[in-house]
Amino acid sequence: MTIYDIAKLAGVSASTVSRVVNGKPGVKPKTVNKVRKLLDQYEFQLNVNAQSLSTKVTQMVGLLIADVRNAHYTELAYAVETHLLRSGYCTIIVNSGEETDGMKSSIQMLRQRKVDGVIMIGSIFQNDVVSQAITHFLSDVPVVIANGYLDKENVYGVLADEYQGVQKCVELLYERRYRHVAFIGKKNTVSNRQKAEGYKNAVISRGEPLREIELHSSTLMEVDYQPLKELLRLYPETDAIIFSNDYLACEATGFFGARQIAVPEQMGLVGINNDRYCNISCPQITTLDNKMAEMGLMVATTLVDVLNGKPKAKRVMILSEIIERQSIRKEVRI
Amino acid sequence: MTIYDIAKLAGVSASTVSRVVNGKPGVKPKTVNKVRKLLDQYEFQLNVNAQSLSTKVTQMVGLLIADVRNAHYTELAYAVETHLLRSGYCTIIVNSGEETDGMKSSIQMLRQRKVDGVIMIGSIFQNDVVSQAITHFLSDVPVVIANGYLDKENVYGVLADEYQGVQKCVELLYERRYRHVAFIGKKNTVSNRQKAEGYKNAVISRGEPLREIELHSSTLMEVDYQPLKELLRLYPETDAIIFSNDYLACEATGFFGARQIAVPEQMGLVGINNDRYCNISCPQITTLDNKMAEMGLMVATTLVDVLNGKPKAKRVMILSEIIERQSIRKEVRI
DNA sequence: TTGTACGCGTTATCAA
DNA sequence: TTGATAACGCGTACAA
Repeated sequence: MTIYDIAKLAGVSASTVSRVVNGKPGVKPKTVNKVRKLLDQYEFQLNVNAQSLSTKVTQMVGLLIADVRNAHYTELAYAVETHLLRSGYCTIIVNSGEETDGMKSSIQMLRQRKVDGVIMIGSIFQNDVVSQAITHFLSDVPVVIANGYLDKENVYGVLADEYQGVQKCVELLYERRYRHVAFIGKKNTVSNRQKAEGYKNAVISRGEPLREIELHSSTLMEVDYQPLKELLRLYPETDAIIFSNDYLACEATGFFGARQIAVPEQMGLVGINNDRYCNISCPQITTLDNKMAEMGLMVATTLVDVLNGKPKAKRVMILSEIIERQSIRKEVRI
Repeated sequence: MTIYDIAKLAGVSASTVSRVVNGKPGVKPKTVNKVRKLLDQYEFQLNVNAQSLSTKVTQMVGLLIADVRNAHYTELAYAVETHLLRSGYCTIIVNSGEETDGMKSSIQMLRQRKVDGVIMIGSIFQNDVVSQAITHFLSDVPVVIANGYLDKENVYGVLADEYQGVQKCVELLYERRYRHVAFIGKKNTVSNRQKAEGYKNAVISRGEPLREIELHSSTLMEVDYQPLKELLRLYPETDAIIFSNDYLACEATGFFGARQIAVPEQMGLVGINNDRYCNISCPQITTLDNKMAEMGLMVATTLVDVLNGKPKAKRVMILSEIIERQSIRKEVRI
C-alpha cells in the first residue's frame, strides 16, 4: 500500500493523499474524509524510509554505548530509548566495546544510516579518536554525551558531579566516625578519574594520607580480590572504603563477610551509581546516586530540543545525592 | 557526496560507480581503480536509506524487549545486537513494556520502519495480541522469539528448557539432603509458569507435598518480603527454596541472614538465569544457567540465516545447566 | 482546492 | 564493459 494506491482508490492524486496523511491544510474536508476512510480501511502505513529520502530527516537516533550489560549504562539506555520513542524517534543501539576502533566504526555506521542525532553513553567516549570521528562523520548532526563532554560545535554534555559527590562521601564517612578512608577504582575513564580526584582532594584537605588502590579489572572476583588484599596489607588501619561502582562494593561485602570483618561496624563500604546491586547485597550498600534515570531523560530531551532548533546549554550537570543504607554506621542522635 | 558526484569526477556514469561500490563484476579493473581512488579520497558513504528504497532491504532488525533493565534480558540484548552488527544488520531497540498495547504499537512502528526482521526477547511476547499484530503488521518478515514461540508461518522460537531444568534443581536439592523444597515465583509469563510446572512435577513425582508461593511483584523487598514470611508460616519445615530468578534468590540471602537462618546449612537457595547477581550475594547463589549468551547468538543467527534463505528449524531448545555455588550444601564424598 | 512534475540517492534492466 | 532510463515511495514547488 502506497499513497499512489490510495490515490487511485480515492480518485485523487498522490499529492492530495500525502497532504491528508501529514495533516496539511488546503484540502477540502470532504476529500479529507474520503481519503481518511481509505487510509483506515487499508491500514495504510507510510514508508518512513522513502519519506526520509525526500525530507532528509530520518527520525532515527543512534545510541552508542560501550556495553549495555553494564548496569549503570543499562538504566541510561532504557531512559533514553523510552523518551526518544515518545518524542517520535526510534533508537539504533550499538555496543561499540571499549576500544576506540569499535567506537569509530560504529560512528561511521551511524553516519551511513543517516541518523538525525547521536547519544553516547559514558565518559569513555570522551577521547580523541571519537572527537575526530565526530568532526569527520557526524559534523552535521547534534551529539549528546551522557557523563562526558567534547568541546565541539555540535556536541552537548550532561554530566554527573562525581567529583563533589565523592568528596561528600568522604565527609560523610568521617562524620560517621570512620578515620581511615580508602578508595578503590579503575582509572580508565574521565569519570573514574574524577571520582579518584574527588577522593584525593577530600582526604588531602583533611591532612589525611591517601589510601588508594587502582583497579585494572572490572570485578574483584576475577582477580581473586587482590585489590582488597593489597589494600589491607598496605594500609591495615583502613576502616572504610569507597568503590568506584556498586558492583565492586557488593563484591566486597562477601569478602569481608568471609573474613569475619563486620560491616558496617569495623568497615564502612560505599558504592557509586545506585544500581540495583545495592539492595541485594547484605548488608545493603550506601551509595552515591548519580541519578541515571534523570540523566537519561535530560540527555534525550537535550537531543530532541536541539533537533527542534531550541537553543540548549552545551554542558549541564546533574547533582548527585548520597543514599544511606546499611553498609555504613548510622547517624548518632544525642 | 552521492554516486553521481563521484561519477562526474571520474568521468563515468553513476551505474558504474554503483557497481564499484557494491563490488559487482563487469567493470574494467582500470575503471575500478580510478573510481576507488575517488571514493576513498572523498570518503564516500553510501546512503543506506536510498539503497533500501531501491532494494527493498533495509538491513535493519527490530529488537523488541519488555524492559532492557531486566538483567536477564540485557544479556540477551547484548548478544543479539553484537552478532547482528557483525552480520551487517543494525538494531532498532524498543522497550515495549509489559502491556500488550505497548507491544502492539511497537510492532506497528517497526513495520513502518520496514525492518527486515524482528527479534522478541522473552516469553511475555507469547500472547494473542502479539500474535495478531504479527499477522497484521509483520506477516512478510521473519520473527524470532527468544524463550517463546507462536505457531505461525514466519515465527521461529529458541527456547530454554526451564521445565526440565527446574526438575533437575529439585532432584539436586534432594541429593544434597534437603527434604522440604519450596518454590517462589511469578506466573505472569509462559516461561515462569513452566518453571512452576517443572517444580510441581518433580515434587509430585516424589510424592512430596507442594510448597509454592505465587509472587505478584518483581522484587521481594517492595512487598516487605511477605512471600518469604508466608512461606515460612504455611510450611515452616521448608529447608530449600527455588526462585524463578536470581534476583529474588539474592534478596532472600539478606532476609535469612538477618534472621540468623544459615544458608546453606539450614536453608538451600537456588536461582534461575545465572545473572551477574549470583556472584555478588553472600553466599553466592546456585543457579540454573539457561545460557543467555548462547541463546542470544542462536536467536540472531537464526534470523540472519532465515533472511539469507536458509531453512531453519522452527523451534529449538537450548539445554540448561546447574551452576553450583555456595547457597546449597556440597556433595558428600564418601 | 487539486494535480503535474521533479527531486531525494540508489539499484536494476536493457541496450549499446 | 559501460551508460541511459526507469523504478523505489514520498514531499513539494508550481501550475491549473
